[in-house]
Amino acid sequence: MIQINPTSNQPIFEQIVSQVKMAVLKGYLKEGDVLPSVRKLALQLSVTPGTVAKAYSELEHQNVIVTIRGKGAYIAEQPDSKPTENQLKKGLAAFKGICMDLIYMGIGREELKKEIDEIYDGISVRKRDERI
Amino acid sequence: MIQINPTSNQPIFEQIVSQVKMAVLKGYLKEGDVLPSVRKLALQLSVTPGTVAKAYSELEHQNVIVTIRGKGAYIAEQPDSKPTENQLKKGLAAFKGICMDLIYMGIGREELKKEIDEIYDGISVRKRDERI
Amino acid sequence: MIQINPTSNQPIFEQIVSQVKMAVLKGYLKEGDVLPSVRKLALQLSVTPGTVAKAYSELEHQNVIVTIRGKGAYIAEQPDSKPTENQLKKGLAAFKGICMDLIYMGIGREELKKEIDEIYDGISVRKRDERI
Amino acid sequence: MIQINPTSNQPIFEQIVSQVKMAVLKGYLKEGDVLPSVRKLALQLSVTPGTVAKAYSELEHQNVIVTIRGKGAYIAEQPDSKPTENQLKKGLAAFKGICMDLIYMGIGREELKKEIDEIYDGISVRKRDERI
DNA sequence: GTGGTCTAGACCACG
DNA sequence: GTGGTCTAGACCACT
Repeated sequence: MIQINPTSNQPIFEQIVSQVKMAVLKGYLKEGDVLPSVRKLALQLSVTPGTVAKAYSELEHQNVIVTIRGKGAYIAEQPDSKPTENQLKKGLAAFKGICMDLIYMGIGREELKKEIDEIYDGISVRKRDERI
Repeated sequence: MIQINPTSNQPIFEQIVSQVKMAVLKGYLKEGDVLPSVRKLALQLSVTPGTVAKAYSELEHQNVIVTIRGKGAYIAEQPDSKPTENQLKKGLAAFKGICMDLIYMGIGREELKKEIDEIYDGISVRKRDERI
Repeated sequence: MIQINPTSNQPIFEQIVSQVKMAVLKGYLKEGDVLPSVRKLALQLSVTPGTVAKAYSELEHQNVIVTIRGKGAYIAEQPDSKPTENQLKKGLAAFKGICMDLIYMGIGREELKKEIDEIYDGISVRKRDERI
Repeated sequence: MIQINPTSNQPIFEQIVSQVKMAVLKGYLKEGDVLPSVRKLALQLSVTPGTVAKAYSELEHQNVIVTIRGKGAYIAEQPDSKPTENQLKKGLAAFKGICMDLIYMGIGREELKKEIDEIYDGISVRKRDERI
């Protein structure tokens, strides 16, 4: 299910992290579901096990999964996420940055909003859709 | 009035690139305006000239500025940029990625759109706002 | 088999860029082939790694190679390149300039054309030979 | 008559050199014709006198003009040019390089030859057109 | 191991 | 004065 692009400037382990989180958001993975083993996923993606391990470690750090020694990695109970003030700030800064770049390339306001709609429409979540 | 954050994970030279592009978009810098010299900006930001030079070089690659040996760097005539298919694809992929992350942190659809509006409203440029 | 001439007025990093592009045109390097690592090539050419890195970076800008962090640099899929209007104009201007110089030295029209034939005949690529 | 492009990567003084040589080749300037004074040309081109002086110095070095102290610069008697073996080699190398670049951009063999024809057709010279 | 970034210097060509 | 190139190192993140 997971697909990576080794030529992206985004690190591979981050791509894995993103895709797992996306799968959760889209409802493909639910609490308690088991992830493929590090070795299996590494083989499947043609990357070294270390890379996958790093991704899983990061996912555990972000409370997306829990790993149980000798058993595997499972989707964790999804907390009503409490983004660190800091994380959110960094995230928004990055968001603004990439937006600026896209605008500089000539992308229009509505075009950008359409992208956002598409992303949200692909999500099945019980994540609060509004927060204001 | 460029400011950098040396502790950011974003490379310094990219921060400079972003800020110059932003300044152009916001109308603070117009065609023909001269940028501070490599050495002066380096001193001001407390980085080595090489770092600033790299940023300027990247800006020239992106047709944001033109540099004239022995004279300085100037804001270029802004072409009605024709982003490479490739660049645009990468840009949108990055956009989706960061959006996913923000959504995972709990950011709402309207909140994200509001951010976009704010960004666009801060821009003074006759960049085409619509393109569909 | 890259060779540089440190006494040339052409920058070293540009010599590397040219030679890699030439190798691709001649078919010595094909899509997916791996380039020597920055450090190895630097050692081999007796230059600093930074110089080679700059060359590779430029090659990536020109879509000749793709670099994968932590892995290496590979010959990219060669797009049926669509040179920027700008690039092409600059290129042709440079071409005219050097031609003028050669003519001033006494080179004949047919001699110049013979050179071009020789260059093209040394190329193995399915680059479109005609375009008018 | 002379026009320069300050944003070119070709140094301005070289542009002047090239254009004077071109004017000679095209017959616009003949043996004995006087060139504008350094100051006058500098003013006309909006460059510093030093730049023009450097160009004239280079032109004298190449036996294109002779400068007479207190009188001015004149087109020299055009010798049946004896290009240094070295100069010619460098020139041809540069030629090949720029050709490679153009080919890499997708320029066709005939297109290139057409360019050469156009250049030669613009020339009025009694320079030997063949030399083989 | 890989490439990417950065420092602290140097020298050069250009204007 | 300007930018461009290069050296000789260092540290970092990624695979």
